[in-house]
Amino acid sequence: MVDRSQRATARKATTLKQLAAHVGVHVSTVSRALNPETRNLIGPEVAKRVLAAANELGYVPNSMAAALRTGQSRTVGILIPDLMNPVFPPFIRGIQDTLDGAGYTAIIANSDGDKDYERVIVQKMQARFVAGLIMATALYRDDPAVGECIEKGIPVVLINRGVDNREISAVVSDDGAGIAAAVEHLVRLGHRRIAHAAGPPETYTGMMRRRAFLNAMQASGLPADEDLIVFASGYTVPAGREALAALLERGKPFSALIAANDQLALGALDGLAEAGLRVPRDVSLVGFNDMPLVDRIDPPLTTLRIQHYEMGAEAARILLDELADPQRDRRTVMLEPQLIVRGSTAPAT
Amino acid sequence: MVDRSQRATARKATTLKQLAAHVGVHVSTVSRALNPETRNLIGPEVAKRVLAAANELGYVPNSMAAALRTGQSRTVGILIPDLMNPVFPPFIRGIQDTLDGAGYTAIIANSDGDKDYERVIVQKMQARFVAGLIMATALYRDDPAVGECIEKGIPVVLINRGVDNREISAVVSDDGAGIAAAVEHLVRLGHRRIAHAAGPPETYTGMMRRRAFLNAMQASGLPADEDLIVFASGYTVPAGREALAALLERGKPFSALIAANDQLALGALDGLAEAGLRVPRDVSLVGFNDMPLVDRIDPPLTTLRIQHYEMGAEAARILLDELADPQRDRRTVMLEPQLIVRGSTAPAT
DNA sequence: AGCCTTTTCGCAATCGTTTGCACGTGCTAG
DNA sequence: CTAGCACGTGCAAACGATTGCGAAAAGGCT
Repeated sequence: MVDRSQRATARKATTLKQLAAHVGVHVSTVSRALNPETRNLIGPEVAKRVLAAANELGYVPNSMAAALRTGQSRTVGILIPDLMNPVFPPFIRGIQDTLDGAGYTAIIANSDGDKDYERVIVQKMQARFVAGLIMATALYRDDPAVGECIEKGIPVVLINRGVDNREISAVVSDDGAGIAAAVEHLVRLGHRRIAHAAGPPETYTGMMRRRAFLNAMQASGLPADEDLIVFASGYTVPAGREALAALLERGKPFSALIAANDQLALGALDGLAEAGLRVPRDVSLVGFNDMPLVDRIDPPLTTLRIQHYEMGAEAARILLDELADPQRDRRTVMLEPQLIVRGSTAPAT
Repeated sequence: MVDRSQRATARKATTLKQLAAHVGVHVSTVSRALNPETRNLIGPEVAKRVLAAANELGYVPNSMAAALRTGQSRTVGILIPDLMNPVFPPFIRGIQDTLDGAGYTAIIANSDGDKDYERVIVQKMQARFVAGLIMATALYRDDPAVGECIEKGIPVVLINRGVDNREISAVVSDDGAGIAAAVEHLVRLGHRRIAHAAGPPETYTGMMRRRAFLNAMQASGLPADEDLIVFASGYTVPAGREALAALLERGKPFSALIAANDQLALGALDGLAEAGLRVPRDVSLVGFNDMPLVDRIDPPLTTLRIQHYEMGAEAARILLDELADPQRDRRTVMLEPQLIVRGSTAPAT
């Protein structure tokens, strides 16, 4: 038999008042003694007694009360499309670890790509007093959620996506350099007819990488044929398969394909197999993101590795900076992706 | 030039008081009108006016204040070892989606397997007024964090791990049935000398699956040779490689290996390759978890799929139930894993 | 010794909500 | 016709921490 009465009464949680009574001073004194910023206002001997008592009684401050009083919850919100997409956990760890060091806590919300729901989330976040927001949602322009934040004056840092105006900080990876490296790699292998499976046109990465592809092709003196670019309907494996089918449908020959994303690359891989084309013998394939385990699939995927964790950490640092000084200039930092050459790319035949 | 003064002043956030002034009634009336539970105490016409005004002014309640007053934050904490381990995101999504429906929010913390830090996390959670905790950390017994929770009367639900006593609810997958299915599958393929790469002995899953392995072998009338069981030092790929090396060191022949985890299986795959053994020709291999992309590696991994998302959802449901009625009996629910047969298992030669 | 500065601490208001209680209507029933 | 009841609303006290202000004590200076 479990002792339920005890279980029910166990809820204690020492408060400032109790601590004050225990030490024999006023609550305000205890409060100041506990806060390193204000501790110098208190006599060293009293401060020591307070600290000791706090430690003894296992005092943990009630952050709700503090947040209510100060209007600062030491909480930031993270908004992503879907936690189960393996791209996001490293972002989040980077953010969390950095935030932790500054005494902040993150709350994470998934939007599943639903624009309207994103706004709802922002409101919920606001109700929870978030000091700021880090958004890794994919939309490019016309994003109501960021509009809501700007309007309400909530600091926002974008991650893995930019935005039109310069009112918002962002940390992105250098898609231009990444795609250029991929194109260069393929060109060096002798490929000339290179296709691109682009991400959805309404996404930031979709547009950026497509533009980067066109630029890189041009820089290499290759024809940047629009017919060799297909837009995927989403960043998923099935979308990649469909995109490849559409590409084949056009009848334009190509010996290499750069996908805007590893998932698209995997879908393309399936589509190529269905069409009787082997990778890399018939078509070389390069992805983007270096997801876990793509180094162990058959064939191992050549791809662009993004510094996911570091991007998250940087985004958090920027947000903390802007929280400390709201006047600070907004900035966009770019991190270099790295081309990881594996078995899915080979010399053109 | 950005208008910084506006940015600074934009922080408005309508409060109950402002709403009350706008409608011309007392704050308490507004509060009651807004709460569906108490709305019937208010005249229907007034209630309608309040609702309209709330909508118009975009009122969102300050959850900090509400939490402070009621002592209920509608927040639950999730404690996991590491978000970047692909096992956990589905758990978390399951939890979040279920919690969302009940108006709860989750805050996630990573312990990185550090026992002491886990306690710190529990304290931080407590300071944030969490109504309960869901813990997916791996430890079996002697876990200080759950002790802390029981002591403080914080409701806890364990996920993917059990605990000695019956004071805590848990949702786990049926390791016994899962391992039995794997053994049966291998036996049917003609294997008789089956080895097991067990998880660390201090983990719940490590112990359970090892015991399940012994039981299943016995049930199949096969020798359950302790020499064919190696403990890995962690649930990682390198640990799997080392475990396999240790197993080979013993010199006992085996034609099949069941790993306690997909990561261990991948490490074992590496180790086997190094030793010049091919999978599945020389050794059949089965993993546990069905991580993303293990269906696309070479060879595709036969593994046990556990219902990650559903387990998370169930854990959240249980916690919500216990929050609603603390007297409710604790329970342990078991979900069936499913054997997914792929290319890494083949008939014994 | 008297005055002024500094240090150390207490007082009390405040953040925005919730909720037990009391007060005032209008109504029904006896 | 009035006692009594239900209903709708206002009043005010919490919840626990922070902080400007003022007061007392301590110390330094001429």
